[in-house]
Amino acid sequence: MSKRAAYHHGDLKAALVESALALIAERGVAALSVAEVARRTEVSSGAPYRHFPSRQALLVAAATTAARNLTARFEATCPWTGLPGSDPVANLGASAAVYTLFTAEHGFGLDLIFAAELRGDSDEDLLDAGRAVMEPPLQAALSITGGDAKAALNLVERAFAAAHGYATLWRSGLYADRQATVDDAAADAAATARILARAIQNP
Amino acid sequence: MSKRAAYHHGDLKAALVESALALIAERGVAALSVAEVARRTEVSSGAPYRHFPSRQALLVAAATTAARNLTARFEATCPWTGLPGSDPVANLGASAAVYTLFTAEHGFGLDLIFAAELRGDSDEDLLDAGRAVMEPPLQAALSITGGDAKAALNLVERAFAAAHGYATLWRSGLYADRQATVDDAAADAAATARILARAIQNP
DNA sequence: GTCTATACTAGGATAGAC
DNA sequence: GTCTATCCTAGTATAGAC
Repeated sequence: MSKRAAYHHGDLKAALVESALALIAERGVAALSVAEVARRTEVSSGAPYRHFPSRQALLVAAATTAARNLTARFEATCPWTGLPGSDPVANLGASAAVYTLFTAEHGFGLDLIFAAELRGDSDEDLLDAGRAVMEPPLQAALSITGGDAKAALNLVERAFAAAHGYATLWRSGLYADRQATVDDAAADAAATARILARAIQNP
Repeated sequence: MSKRAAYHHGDLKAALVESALALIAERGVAALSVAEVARRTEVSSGAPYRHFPSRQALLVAAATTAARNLTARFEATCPWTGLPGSDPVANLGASAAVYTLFTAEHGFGLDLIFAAELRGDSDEDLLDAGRAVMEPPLQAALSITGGDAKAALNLVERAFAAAHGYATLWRSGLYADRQATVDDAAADAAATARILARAIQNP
């Protein structure tokens, strides 16, 4: 029996999201096409529309899944922030490294998760995932600023702007001359985050 | 006489590049299309191909023009780096702010100017423009590191990764909740650059 | 040097068969 | 719930008229 005839998905919807994430990782958000996703999932070009009404809806689903993965990675990275003996500066640095790796590999990060165009649909799942995602690094930042919420938000913004920049510039090939790997970019992002954190502690 | 019949460009090529930059600024690099550029320049869809053999060539020309503009803006921002009495930390901060403004407004920055896909064509103009663009901030960084070239490159990378991140995250609408303007993002980028510079001076 | 016209490709989305 | 077939839109690029 042929490949396609054999294809009985228990969960085509999830498989489509996986293919979409892989396609975005390879070619970027702009290159996401429902037709190509269908091809990679080995279903017909019309099949995805039974699960997603539009390309946009598929993109929202992919961003939501990715946001949840990112949250999980953050939680795994700094699970003990706030407990005595933990090092919040190290945790924030580790979060920045995680974010750079995530964004460089996925081809998107907070830019898509919080993109106005996607959130405008009042998509509750993505809104919830977006709300949750920055909690772990914010907790680390709050430890660093001694509970000052405004300063903590500022620190997180700084650290993650830098981490986002490293990821996107690495992805564009800017550091390719130096044969820098994505891990080098992540290490640089972590070092930058630690410098920024220490500057807040000792103004 | 009709609009189009009246259109006699002294320099259609330059006008096409201008339209391309405006289109990218509005809708992003991915949305650049020769057809739309022709429409905006009020020429036929075939006309651009007399000046650019492909969409890619038009993109290279736009990136080259933008790179030269950015260099000029850098030079205007910190013209006195190295002279006695100048403040290289302030100059680096100002460069970061300029870069954030430039990138947020144009929809691209170093990512496109140094993009491997565009430079692969051995396009000499773009290569030259790319080589020149980072010179002013590098001079400021060299003043800060006391002539240590490696540390200066590192500092510039850090400062501009952060500036790039602020620009792209601002462009994605991430800070829209807070009603932050692009000038706020640029000010944040400058502050971050100054913190990173001071951390190098007092390790 | 620009215009019109056209060949070709690709994707978004829908309808109806099974 | 998936497939096939189709419509429509949009873009890249070329050819030949003027």
